[in-house]
Amino acid sequence: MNKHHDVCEVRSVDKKKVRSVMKSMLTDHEAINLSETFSVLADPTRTKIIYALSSEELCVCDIAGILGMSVSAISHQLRILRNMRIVKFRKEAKMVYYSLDDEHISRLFNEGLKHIRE
Amino acid sequence: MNKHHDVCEVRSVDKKKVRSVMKSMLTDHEAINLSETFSVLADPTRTKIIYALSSEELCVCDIAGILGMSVSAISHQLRILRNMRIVKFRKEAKMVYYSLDDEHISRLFNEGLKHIRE
DNA sequence: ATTATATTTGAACATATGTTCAAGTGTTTA
DNA sequence: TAAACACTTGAACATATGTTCAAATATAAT
Repeated sequence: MNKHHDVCEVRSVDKKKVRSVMKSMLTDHEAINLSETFSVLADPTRTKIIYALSSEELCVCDIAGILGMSVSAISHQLRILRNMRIVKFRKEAKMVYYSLDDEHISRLFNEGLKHIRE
Repeated sequence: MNKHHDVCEVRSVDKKKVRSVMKSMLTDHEAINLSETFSVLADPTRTKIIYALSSEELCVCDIAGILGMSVSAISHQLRILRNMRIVKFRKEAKMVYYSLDDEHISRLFNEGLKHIRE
């Protein structure tokens, strides 16, 4: 049995169109990269964290206080943002202070914010 | 037992900062709205569909052909894009032709594309 | 040294998401 | 009318995601 059962049966209706669109189509790599970028902003906790950090450098504890969520939950999300280089951090004694590190994402974020507020 | 076990124990380190950030914080509604907007673009199949439709109006069958995926999978994704008013459609005989319907999302999409290609 | 504080981490859990498969609708062609 | 075609839909399935809880790490204060 062919795994691509359906796929192989698909016949194009307009072969010219299909070929021309296929030529400029995003590569898998680009599409995955792009969607991963948007995924960072696709969670309300993370959008709130990014919004909070856009005005102030903050420690984990204060972010948790501001969002009304557990320190652990915030720390898990910060790890994601750290791995994606969206935020950077600075250690001072026991505390860890986070701030934004990616102006591209900030721009995307603000475009999105504009969109929902219009 | 308090459900918000952790939350209530959080004490702010810098109360002034915390209050000032909280005052301008996104509402839950805004944060959810914003993250849902980004969620639309947070899947590689949908970014490919949007990219394809940015150059041509296409029928379901041809989108499936271009992406090398089943018609059913594409149709499910088109429903999501339809519900979010990202795409519109036009029926012609048996065929259904889809095209983009939201310039805001297109702008976001292009900002993201710029980002990953820089 | 012991205790308290700030944060991180891993496992468990529930929920959300995307694709497949099979069956359905509606339109056209034979 | 029957068969073919283009598409949609619902259920099942596997995978991904976000939060909680408990435990671990690391630094500071007593």
